[in-house]
Amino acid sequence: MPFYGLCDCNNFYASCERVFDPSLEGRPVVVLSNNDGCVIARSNEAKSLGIAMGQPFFQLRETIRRADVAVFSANFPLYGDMSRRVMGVLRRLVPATEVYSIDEAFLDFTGMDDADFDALGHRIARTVRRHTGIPVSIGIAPTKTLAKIASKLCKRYPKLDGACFMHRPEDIRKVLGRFPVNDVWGVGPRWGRMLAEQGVRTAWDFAQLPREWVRRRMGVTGLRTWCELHGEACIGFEEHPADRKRIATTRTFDRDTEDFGELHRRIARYAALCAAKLRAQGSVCGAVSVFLLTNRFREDRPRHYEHVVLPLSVPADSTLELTARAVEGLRRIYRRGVAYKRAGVILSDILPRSGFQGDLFDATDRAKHDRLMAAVDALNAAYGRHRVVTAAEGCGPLPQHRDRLSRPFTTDWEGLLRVKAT
DNA sequence: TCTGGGGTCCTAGGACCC
DNA sequence: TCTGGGGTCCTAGGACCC
Repeated sequence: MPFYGLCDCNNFYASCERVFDPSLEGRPVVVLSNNDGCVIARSNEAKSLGIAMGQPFFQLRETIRRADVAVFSANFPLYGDMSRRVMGVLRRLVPATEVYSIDEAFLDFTGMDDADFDALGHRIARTVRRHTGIPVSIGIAPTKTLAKIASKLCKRYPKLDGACFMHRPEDIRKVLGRFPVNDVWGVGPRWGRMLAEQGVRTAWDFAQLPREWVRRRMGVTGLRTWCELHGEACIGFEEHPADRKRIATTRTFDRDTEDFGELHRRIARYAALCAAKLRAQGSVCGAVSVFLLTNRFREDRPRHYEHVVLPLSVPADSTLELTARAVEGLRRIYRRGVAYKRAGVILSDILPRSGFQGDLFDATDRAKHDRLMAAVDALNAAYGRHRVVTAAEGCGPLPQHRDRLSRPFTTDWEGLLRVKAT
């Protein structure tokens, strides 16, 4: 029988911070979102304190003082780099991997069909930990959905020691009977509530529902999950995930602003970030959208959502072209006297760069843009993000609260740890 | 005072065409 | 007293993921 593996990094962002400061071991750690707004990662100790995912930081000040919680502003370049290291180790240990998110990868064992999967899982977990410092949970099972459950068991039961091979039908049945249906991959809050109303509490209860009922109430997606729980693999392994169909850069600001100049710099910066992501996957886009939003938590003022989609006559990937369109969009939707709290740029109608039909008449311009962008991308890769920017972005960083940022330990020479021998 | 960001797929309904 | 029907494309909204 073929098996799927899942490697999930435990409390990933919090664990990344811990790698570079071992004094955090045993201490509650939380990582905050952009502008230090809310909690996006928690160590086990922080979870035990009742700190919730997404909880606003300002509600936690008392807990943080009382329990001596270590708090960090999100350091995404660091987490991205640590992720690449983890994925690199995995790639050396199994025939193929599918990077599913920054902290998860599915593992394909084709060709290792007679392996001792229990021992293999433990070896992978130990090796990743030793080579990167990141603790992981490995689940191995007949389907992806079951592998997810197996990996969650590792977190629940430390005795499993980081790996769980779940394959005997009687074991699977026992596990599902104690596994809350809301924690199953593919069952979100809505369906969780709907199922609870039907008296469905565990994954096993769900698997016992009639197939047709699931198909009718939860569509093909819900049915897929149901089949996967029955051990029928419906979600295949994809070693090379498809290109993104939408690329977005959106931010909530540190405060409300009416200042057109600031919005202009922000939109230009977001457009440049989107364009760089677009080129990184080797695509061009056919449309640029821009939106502005007011603070959704303010009851005392009318809400505004301004947005516009601007098609491009010829698909493009140049920061200069996309920025010009995004700024044009901003001019169209901006309303004087409205204080905005959030804005974003979204690229859509994405095509492979190699496949699209260019415009014969501006081939020269295009070649020039291509050379310029290649140079800009190379410089920013070598010397750090935003070293070369468009004039529209302005100089210096955009306003942002990040009071508790750790150092760029692995992505900048200045950030390297200094070790003193005594 | 303070409340994240970036994605995917599915489905229903309307527009449009023959 | 009658108001076709089926296919396709697009969009908005709803569900999910990390």
